[in-house]
Order: sequence, then C-alpha cells, then structure tokens
Amino acid sequence: MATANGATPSELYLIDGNSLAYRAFFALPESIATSDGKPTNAIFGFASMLVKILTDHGDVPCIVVWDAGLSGRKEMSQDYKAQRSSRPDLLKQQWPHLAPLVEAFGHANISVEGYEADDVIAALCERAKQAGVPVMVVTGDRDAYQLVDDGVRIMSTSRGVTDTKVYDRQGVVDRYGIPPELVPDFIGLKGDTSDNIPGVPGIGDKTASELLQRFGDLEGVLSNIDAISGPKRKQNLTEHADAARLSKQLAMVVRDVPVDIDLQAEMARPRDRSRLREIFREWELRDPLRRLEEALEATEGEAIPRAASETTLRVGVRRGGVGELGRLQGGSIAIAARAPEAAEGELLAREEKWGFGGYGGVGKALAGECEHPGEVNEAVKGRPVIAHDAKAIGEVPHHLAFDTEVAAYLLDPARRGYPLEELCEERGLLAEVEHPMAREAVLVFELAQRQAEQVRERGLQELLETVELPLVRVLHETERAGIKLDVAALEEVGSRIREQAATLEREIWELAGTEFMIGSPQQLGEILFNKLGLSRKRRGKTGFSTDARVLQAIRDEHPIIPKIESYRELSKLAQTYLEQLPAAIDQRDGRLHTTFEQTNTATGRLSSINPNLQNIPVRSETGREIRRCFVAEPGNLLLSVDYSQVELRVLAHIASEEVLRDIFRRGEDVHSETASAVFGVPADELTLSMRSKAKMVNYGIVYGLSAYGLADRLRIPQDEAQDFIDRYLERFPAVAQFMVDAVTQAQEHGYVSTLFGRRRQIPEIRARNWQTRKLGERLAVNTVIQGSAADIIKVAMVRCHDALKAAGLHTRTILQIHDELLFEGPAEEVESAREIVCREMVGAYALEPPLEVDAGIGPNWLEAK
DNA sequence: TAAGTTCCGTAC
DNA sequence: GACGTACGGAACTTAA
Repeated sequence: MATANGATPSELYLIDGNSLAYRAFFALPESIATSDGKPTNAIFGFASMLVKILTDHGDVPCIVVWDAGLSGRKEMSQDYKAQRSSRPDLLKQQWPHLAPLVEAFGHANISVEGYEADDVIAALCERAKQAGVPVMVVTGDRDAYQLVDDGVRIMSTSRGVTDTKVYDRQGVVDRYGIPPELVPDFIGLKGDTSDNIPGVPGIGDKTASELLQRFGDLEGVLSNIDAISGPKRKQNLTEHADAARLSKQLAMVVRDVPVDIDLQAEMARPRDRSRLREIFREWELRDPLRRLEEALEATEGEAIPRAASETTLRVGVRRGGVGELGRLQGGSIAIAARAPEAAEGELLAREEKWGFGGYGGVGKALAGECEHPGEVNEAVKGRPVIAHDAKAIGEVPHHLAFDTEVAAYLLDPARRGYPLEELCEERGLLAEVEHPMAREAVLVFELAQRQAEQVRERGLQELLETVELPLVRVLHETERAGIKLDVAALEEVGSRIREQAATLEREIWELAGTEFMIGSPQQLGEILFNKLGLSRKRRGKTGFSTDARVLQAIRDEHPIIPKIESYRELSKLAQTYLEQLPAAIDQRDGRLHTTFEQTNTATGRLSSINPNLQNIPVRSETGREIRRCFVAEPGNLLLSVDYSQVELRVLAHIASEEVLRDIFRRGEDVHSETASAVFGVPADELTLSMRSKAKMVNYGIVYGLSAYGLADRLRIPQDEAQDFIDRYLERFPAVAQFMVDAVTQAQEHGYVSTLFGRRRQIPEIRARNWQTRKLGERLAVNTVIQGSAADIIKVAMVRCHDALKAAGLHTRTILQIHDELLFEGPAEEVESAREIVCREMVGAYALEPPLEVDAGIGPNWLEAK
C-alpha cells in the first residue's frame, strides 16, 4: 500500500484476542455454523472484525495479543475471571482456528507467559509511544480505557462485534466523565461484572464518575465518605472500601511486562491471500469473504492514503444574518447550506428556513438561517466561493472557485461516494465548531486547501477550473430546464404495449401448460430447460441463463421462445419507461427533470438518475415509439447534435494510428474500412456480416478486447476471434502500441490519464489474481478512450452553453447522452443554434482526425436524431 | 420486514 | 469468470 510519506508510520492496531473471541462467541448466535454443523460464531465474528479493520482503515499493521496467564491477579482474588475458566465447549472447539486466521491476514500473534493480554498491550503501547507510533487498541474490555493517551486510542466493540466506537482522551472523558488515568479507580467503585470484579454495591457509572470528579481519585473518595450523601451509600462505601481497593488493583494494567519482540518485524508480516480465502471458505464465511475481497481490492493502489495524524480545527461561531456572509474575513469563502427538512408527504414545511454556514479561513465562522439558498449566493457575490457539491445547494454560486466533492472525484474517480465527513476523516481533519452548518463550512474550507495542493501536484487544476467547475452551472441549468414528455402519446403507446404483453403472457402460459412468472429467470429456466427440455447454453451462479442471447440461440427449438422474447422486450419497456416516466414529471412545469451525477463514474462520464434519461430506448421499433414522446414545447424545436464515432476518433488520435486517421479524414465508413482491412477484401466485395463483425471488433478495441469476449459476441471459436484481433492489430499497429502503453502506464504509475489529464487509479493491474489483472488491462485501455471522449463533450457543453448565451439565443441544453447533446429552443432561432452548437462541439478539441458531428432538428427527439 | 444480491435489459 | 461505463426493475435471498 502507498503511504503518505515514508517518514510517518501508520497507526499500529493492538487487538485483544481473548476479548474479541469471547465477545464474538457470546454476541453471535450458535446457529452460525458450517453446513455440517461445526460452530463458527466466534470465528465468524473474529474474522469479521479483522476484515472491518482492513475495510475501514486499510492495510494497517495489526498485532493480536492473547492471554497466557493472569499476571498474578488470581493471587489477589479467587473470583477473578472465575466464570471464564470454564470456557464453553462450543468456543473451545473454535479456539485453535483463530491464530492461523490471524496469521493468514499477515498479523502477528503475541503472548507473554504468565500475563494477560491487557498487560502485554499496555507494555506494547509504551514501546510504540517511545517509537512515536500511534496505536489503536481493539478490545471489548472496559478496563482498557486506562490505556488511552496522546497517541493511543481505543476501538471498543459495543453491541455486536463489528459495531465499534473509537475513543481518544476526550472521548473517554465525554463517555465516563473521567480521564483515562482514573479508569481503574472508576472500575474499583463500579465493578466489572464481566471480569467478576465486585466494586461497591449501589454504585454505577453515574455515581462513580460523580464521586471521582468531586474527590479526585479512589482514595480521595474513601477518605471523604462522611461528605457523601445518603446513609446506604455511606455504609456500602465503608463496608466495601477494601473490596474497592482490590478491585482497582485488579483493574489496573501491569505495564512492566517483559515483552521481547521485534515490533518492526511483527508489523511487516506478509499476508497470505490464498490461505485467507481458503480459511474463509473452509468455515463458510460467505459474507465476510465477500467483504474481504472488496477490501483487498481497495487496499491496493489507494488514491488518498489515510492521514497519520489528526488536526482538530477549533473555530468560534458568530450568529448572524445571511447578508453578513460577504463581510467575512479572508479571500475565498466556504459556504454550506441545508434545505429545510421535507415534512411528511411531499410538501416542504413552509415555515422552515434554510440553514447556512460560512467561513473565510480566519476569524470566526458565521451561521444563521435564511429563506432561500439564493440569498447565500447573493451575499457572497464577488467573492470566490468554495462548496461541497455546489450543484445540490439549489443555486450555483456566481463565482464557484472550488468544489470539494468535484475535487475529490478528480483525485479518485473510482470511488463510490464522497461524503464530506469521510473525506475529512481520511485526512485526519476534525472540527470542534459549535454550529453544525458553521462546522461544515470550516471543514469544507480546510479540506479544500489540502485538496487544492494535490490537484495542482497531479496536474488536474486546469481540468478542474476550465471544465468541471464551469460544468457545474451548465448541469444545474440543464437539470432545471428539463424536458417535456407527451404524456397522452405515451399513455397510448403504453396501453397498446400492455395489451400485447397480456396477450403474449396468456399464449406463453398456454404453450408452457402452466402459469408462471415469466419475469423470473428461475421459474422461466425451470420451464424451458426442465419441463420443455430445451438446450441449455450458458450457466450462471444460480442456474442456466435465460438472457436474450440464449433465447435467440434456441429460438427455433420451440414456438414459446419468440413469444418470450417479445414479452421480455415489451414488459421491460412498460415497467421501466412507460410507468416510471409519467410518474416522474414535475407537477409545477409538467417536465421531466433528471439529475446529472458529475462525480459518479470511474471514467469521467456523467450519469443520469431520477429518472435516468441516458438510456431511453432507440434501437427497437417499440423503443422508438417512446423516444417520440419526448417533445419540444409548442413553438419550440428540439436540436440533437452528436459526435460521429468519437471514441474511435479519440483512439486514432491518441494512438497516432495513421491508417485509422486516414479512414476518418477521407470520410469513409470506419466499420466497412476496418472490415476491408481485416478481411483483405476490396470495399465493393464486403458483405453486411463482415461489416458488422468489424464493427464489433472496433467496439471491442474500445472496451479492451479479449479473444474470449469477442468470440462470445461473434459466436465464433475463440481461436478465430484471436485471428481477427491479430489481423486487426497488424493492420493498425499503432493501436497495438497504444494498448501496450496504456497498460504499462497503469503498471508503472498505478493510474492512466486521459487527453485532458484526468486520472483513474487502476489497482486491479497489480492484483495477484490473473483475471483481475486482465480486467485491469482492459480498464486501462478503455478508460483512456472513454474518459477522453467524456472530457471532450464536457468541454463542448460548456462552450455551447456560453456561446448560445453570448449570441443572445434562448436555446437551452436539455440533455447529455455521452456523445449527444439535446437542445430545445424557439423554432425561429433553431438554425442559428445549430450552427453555433456544431461549431462549438467540433471546436472543443483539435483532434486529429478532426471531430465531426451530425445534427438533426425536429418536434420530438426521434425526429431530431 | 428491510436490506442486499442477482439477473436482466436499456443507453452510449 | 468471460470486452467498457452507467441506472434501474423484479425476483430472490439474507439478516449479527
């Protein structure tokens, strides 16, 4: 794993093995067992915890410490841990398997003869402190809280096993009202049932903490019994004073344990991934195994190494009106705004106000409330603004200078999400700011400073400032514009389709001789392959596949198949589009408003949700009926402009493949020319099938071709597919070189870059698993091409937006579908708009071969295309 | 019951 | 397992 800088050691995890094993055993039901009945609840819980550490904290060094005696405590008390001496049989059976598990993880197993784990951990904490290594102690035992110190934190299992809380010094004080040093005194008073430490009857958490705060420590309490209220409590304290002292002794860790280990060596043990998988499989830990695999993937090539140290931001807060935002000290202002909570149902509670926070990096932060987010932007007009997900605030600031969500995306686009808290936590950023919105503004400000540096280091600044940030506003306006749906027309299509589907359903049931859910792959598979005995093609995890390609292959075997194919298509369209789209219409303007996700795809593309308007059908005849229902308002027209073969042009450009470039320059049909080149046939002798095969090869190249995948799609033997690929690469040798280069870059740097410098980390390329590595190679190739094409259209979107505005036109962008932009505007200006848009899209980047676009105009999306 | 997984299909 | 990027519906499975 990469580390921030070699000098700062990462946190050392010290795990109390006994505590964790017991905790797991008792917290989890005995029903957790292998299929042949061996109990695994302790193993399950133990493994889950180790996986959780890997998932949440990455590849940190761990040492698991085990009891090997009682550190002389039995001499003090016969009862101490008495209940634990008889380890339950079911736990005993699992015990021997824990240490090997730890070992496979690459963690050390440590014990010191005669001593309890707690004490060994205390000694190791001392050692780590001296070495300047921060420590996280993982345990369920409460007496370990006394170990907390600067540089030592406790991860405490609470309800379950993997349900944990982390305590630092302040955390202990907050939780128990006493500092870590007083934990033994605290337990002395209160007792600890799990270790059979008696304490003083009638004294629990509350009283113990209160007394210690008043009198300093246990002796202070015992010598001031007279000053304590309540006769019963006085009596108990007097009678159990010695028990309390003994309890304190029992609870106090022994810090001078002779620990003779090489800490550095124990921290750097190798993980045995295959052994690990073997163990997880042996004990049938299915779910933990899945999480393990995910964690193992994620720990390789991590983009932002976790911070080794923490920074606590303490900033004062001033309450004030929104107008004061603009007068905050500093240059840029970080803002945060929260919409009023939606009340029951859909209507917003009208009396609720928006909360806002602001911070300029110096002085106090500002917090207050306002009626509308627009007021926040108005107040900071003229100042550079920093926000986290500015598009979601409601209005985009006039001068958006930085967006921490977008920046985080550029730094690591392959992540699942970018919650502010998580991003800050990774960098060790904590904030003690009393108002939640002010706190958010402070975090945003400080996070932005740190991200900005990395953005510059990685050469992402221009991409951020000239593409992604201007795009925020464009997307916001595009979303707000929305698109009109002809509901009446859609209803008509819908009722026709539903009717057809119902008829097909009856016929299918008739042919099958039984009624079943055609939409269920399981039930359908049962009918087709068992009842009707049709050919089984591919099989998946749960059964034989019934997907469209399988059905097509067995189409002639039974008259039921074509009907199922039609039914599938119709029901898909009905439920995904015909039912969902009308329901998504905004009642205020009668239009569909999608949300474009700008930080969601690993390659740099946008995605579209609620509803997804980037997968509206177009290929099938019925699908086109649906597309026809996307219309322009009366008096307006739709303008659709899409890039022609943008990805293959990008390939030709990046690979400097002259043969391919030439095909485009000459304006030839790229698939036909490819077919001609690969099959060695003159253009006039080409068959349609040859062209379509070449087309698949072309797409295959873009997607990171493999012989297997191509064979699958072309339905030819794998060696024939390999022949195709070989011939293709012979004819386009620069493409072959490009693929090698992309893979090499990924291997050497851990990431690939697009035309505009966008980066994607590819940890898969360094995986031990061959298949994963191969996937990494395909990702490397595909990301460069798909990502560069995404860069280009993003630039085009900003240019079109600006140019249309500059020309004073009313035509607006209403959709982006990866290589297509859809606009709507007054019919009388559509020709000017087309000219502008075509010019701006072609001019977005000086590609060689040049970019080309196709434009269409019409009253609906189908006719505009 | 709720949440997660799998299968499938739509787009580029 | 099996050529990339997405979103989402339905059926089905699992669950500390």
